[in-house]
Amino acid sequence: MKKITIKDVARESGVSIAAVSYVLNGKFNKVSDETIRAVKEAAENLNYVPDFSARSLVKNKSMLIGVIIPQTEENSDIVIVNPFYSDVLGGIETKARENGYHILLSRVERGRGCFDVSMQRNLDGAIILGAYEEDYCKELSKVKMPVVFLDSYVNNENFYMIGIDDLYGGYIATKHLIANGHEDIAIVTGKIKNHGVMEKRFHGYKKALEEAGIPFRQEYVYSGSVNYEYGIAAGNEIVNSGLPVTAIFATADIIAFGAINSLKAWGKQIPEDYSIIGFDDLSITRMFTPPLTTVRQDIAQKGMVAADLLIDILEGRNKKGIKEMTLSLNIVERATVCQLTK
Amino acid sequence: MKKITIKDVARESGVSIAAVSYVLNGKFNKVSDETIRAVKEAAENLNYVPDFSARSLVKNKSMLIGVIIPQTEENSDIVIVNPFYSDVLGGIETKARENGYHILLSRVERGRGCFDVSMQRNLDGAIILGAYEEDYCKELSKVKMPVVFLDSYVNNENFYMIGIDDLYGGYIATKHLIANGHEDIAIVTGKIKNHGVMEKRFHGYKKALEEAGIPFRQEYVYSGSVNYEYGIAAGNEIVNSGLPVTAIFATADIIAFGAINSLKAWGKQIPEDYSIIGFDDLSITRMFTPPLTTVRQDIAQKGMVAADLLIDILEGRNKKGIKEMTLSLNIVERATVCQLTK
DNA sequence: TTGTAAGCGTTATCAG
DNA sequence: CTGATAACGCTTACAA
Repeated sequence: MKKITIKDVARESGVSIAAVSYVLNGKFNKVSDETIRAVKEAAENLNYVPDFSARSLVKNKSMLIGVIIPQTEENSDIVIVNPFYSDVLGGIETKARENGYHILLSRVERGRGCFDVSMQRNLDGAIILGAYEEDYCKELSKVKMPVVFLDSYVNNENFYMIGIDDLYGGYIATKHLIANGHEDIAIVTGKIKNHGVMEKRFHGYKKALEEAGIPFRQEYVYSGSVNYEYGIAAGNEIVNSGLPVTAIFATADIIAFGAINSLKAWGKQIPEDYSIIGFDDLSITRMFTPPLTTVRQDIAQKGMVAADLLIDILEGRNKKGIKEMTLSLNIVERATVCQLTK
Repeated sequence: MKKITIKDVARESGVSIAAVSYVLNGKFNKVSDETIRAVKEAAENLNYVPDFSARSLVKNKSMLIGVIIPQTEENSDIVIVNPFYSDVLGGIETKARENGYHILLSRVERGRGCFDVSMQRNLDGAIILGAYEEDYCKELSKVKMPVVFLDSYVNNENFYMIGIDDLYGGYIATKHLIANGHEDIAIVTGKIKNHGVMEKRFHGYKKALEEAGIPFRQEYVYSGSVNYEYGIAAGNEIVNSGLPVTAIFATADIIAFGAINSLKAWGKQIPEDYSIIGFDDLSITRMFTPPLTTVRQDIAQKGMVAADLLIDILEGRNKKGIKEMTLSLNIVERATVCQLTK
């Protein structure tokens, strides 16, 4: 069965290919009602489906949005382990589909990856998930397409950003612990990079401490990777450190899960022995025991907002010239933080 | 900055565009070493990146693989809630990237969805995740591209299948419970459709029962959706049923999580009051408490195998003419099943 | 209102 | 070995 083209539709409906194109593109002011009807009928009958490659070639618009998951050292796993990605991906896909765009999913290593894929595919735009790296920006600024960064603090005129107030998040998390009487609060976090999300949350932690007059102790900082395994490792370290830690701020739920499980494995009670607060409120958090107290951000919502913004830009609807959006955050109290009793 | 085309490279290197194309496509037998060098250098200098749309147009090959997540009633969530999808997606993406393909992610409702996207984008092939529907097959058989189904029992010559032996899985799961002395075994499962995965697991359950001489009881069948919420609902029902259930076979881990949590909420002990075995061994299972005994399948592996098979077909490497692959299954014993003591 | 024809960036055919 | 040139399917001036 050979491909049905616009030509076939033209022949079938007895008009020129130009007329067909007009009808198919809704340029109704250029054609008669009669033509419209005929073309529509023929297209329907023949099961005509436009070829996006051809369209992309001439219009230089692909209706494709790249979703790029940077491949970092900490994130080199075969599977997209962090459920954060699937939550956000769902949000992006939903909005893209609603607007007739498709999603091109691609993990890329540092280097030319981003640039190449965007050029090859004539991507209309891209959304980059977390894990900001200087390299990505440099290569991406050579591309003319709009790029929305999620959870990255990039200092670049060409880019858009969707994020949360990470400093504030770290701040309220820590404050919540302090309000419950804790002073020996460890922080377990991913690698603290300059201008990174983790750094902001860390600063929030320090700020809350300072404000409460609690001295910051470097020994209370556990910094590794944003994954379950590191949470476990950190939990072990804390137990064996001999430090009088009573509470832990995990800068990601997934780390909190690891920490809690390792603590439990040492026979510790949560929250009696250690109060713990996480960050993200992943969709799988509701399945976890004990119910995790955490700083909630609406992750799927974040994906939707990112896609909406990108599409608005693409369609020239970003009238307000938004370059940056910050989504709200709130603490959801469940069962892993309790009042410190001495 | 305007687009660098093959023409620019030709001009820069002082040869014809045809020669450039030859070099870029590795047809070295048609050009001199001198030309090769010149072209490569020019391409490098100009940062030339081939345009896949143009290539796709003439070669009728897009280097795009569609990953289709059917949108069913039970699966209509905004987010791709079932972590199963992200696990498998990671596997697919890995293999695709290794082979120079990109992934087009698309959820589709019943109807023309699949067909349209595959035609529009000139997809080279597609992988369809679970949730078999008669509709999909019908529309897809009109497309000439190879399609690999994951976890679907399709009876159609044109398609390929990657799956597991679901009947066997249901069988060993139930047998494991029986071996631990249980006879009053409930099954909590997604909707049991003809030729569906859930039906097979259900048959496995019945077979194990029969083999052990335990009468099948319809009251022990809880059938709903494959999600956490249904697990909770079923757990509640079981507790309130007054039935002497001592063990539960949940046909998906995610259901098991819900069931366990609702059971715990009723003050029940797992596994003392209820032994539970799941199915899948999701990557998040290791984070769950208590550690879930389950029928393990390697989900990321499944994604990789599917992508490998599809790509082999696309590149004419499926010499053995494989149409169907069944991956292995095994029980991993953790802590949610115990010997029944009366 | 309609149709003709010139591209869009590639590849592939076929003479030189 | 090399280079015009005709496709591929579509959009869009421009003419009719």
